[in-house]
Amino acid sequence: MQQLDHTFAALADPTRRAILARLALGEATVGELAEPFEVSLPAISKHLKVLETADLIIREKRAQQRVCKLKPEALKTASDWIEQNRRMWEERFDRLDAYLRELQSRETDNGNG
Amino acid sequence: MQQLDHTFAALADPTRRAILARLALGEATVGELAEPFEVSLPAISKHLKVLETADLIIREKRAQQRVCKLKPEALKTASDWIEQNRRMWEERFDRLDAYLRELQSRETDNGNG
DNA sequence: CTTGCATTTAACCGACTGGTTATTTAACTT
DNA sequence: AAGTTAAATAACCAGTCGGTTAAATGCAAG
Repeated sequence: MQQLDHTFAALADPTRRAILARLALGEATVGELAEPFEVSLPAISKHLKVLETADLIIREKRAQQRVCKLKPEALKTASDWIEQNRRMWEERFDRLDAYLRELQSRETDNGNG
Repeated sequence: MQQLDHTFAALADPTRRAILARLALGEATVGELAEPFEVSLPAISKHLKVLETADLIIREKRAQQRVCKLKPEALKTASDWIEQNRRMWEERFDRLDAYLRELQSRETDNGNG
C-alpha cells in the first residue's frame, strides 16, 4: 500500500517526528514550528510538505501565515499495520514456544521412564 | 531516537514489508524469500541487511544457507511511539471537540435567553 | 581439491533526500 | 503604490537508496 510507504517514510526522520510531537500540543505556524530547529526555513517547509503528502498534517492559510494541524487518521493506518503484524509475529512465537515446551516435556518423560 | 529512524525507514518499503509478512509465517532462507519477487538476489540481500540493521530480523548460518527469522521486539518500539503519539493527538482532538461543543451550547444559551 | 550451490560484496547507475542560499509569491501595513 | 512579513519555490550539492551485473566468499559433496 502506497499510503503506508509515505507514512512510514515520513515518520523515519527525527525532525519530522519532533514536528508532529510539537503539533500534538496544538496547531502552529511554519515559523513557530521552525523556531526550535537549527535548520533553515525552506528545510522545514520541505519537511512539512512530506508530512502533508503522507497525509499526517494539513496546512491552511491564515492571513500571510500557514497554520499546520495534525491529521490523526493517517497515523491509524500505520498503527494498524504494525499492530496486525505484531500480533501475527507473536502468535507465531507463542506457537514455537509451546512446541519447544512440549518437546522438552516429552524428553523429560522419556528420561524419567 | 536513532532506532526509530531505522525501524520506520525499514518499514517504508513495500518489498521489505512483504518479506516481514512472509517471515511471520515462519523462518525462511534468502532464496526462499527472494523467490516471489521479480528482483535480483543481491537486491533482496540488501533489503535483508536493512531489516537486520533495523533489528527487525536476525540471520543465522545453516550449512551454506542463511536462515532469516523475525525479531518481534523492535516492532514494539515503533508501535509504542505511534500509539503514544496517537493517544496524545486524539486527546488533543477530544479537548478541541469538547471546547467547540461548549462554545456551541453557550451560543445556543445566549440565543435562547 | 575441484565442482557446485547459496549468498554476499563490489562497482556502478539514475532517482530521491535533506540541506543550503537566492528568488518569488502572497498578503497585510503604511 | 511601496514596503514588510511569512512562506514557498528554484537551483544546486553531497549523500543515500534501490536496483543492476559481475566477481568473490563460504560451505558441502564428489
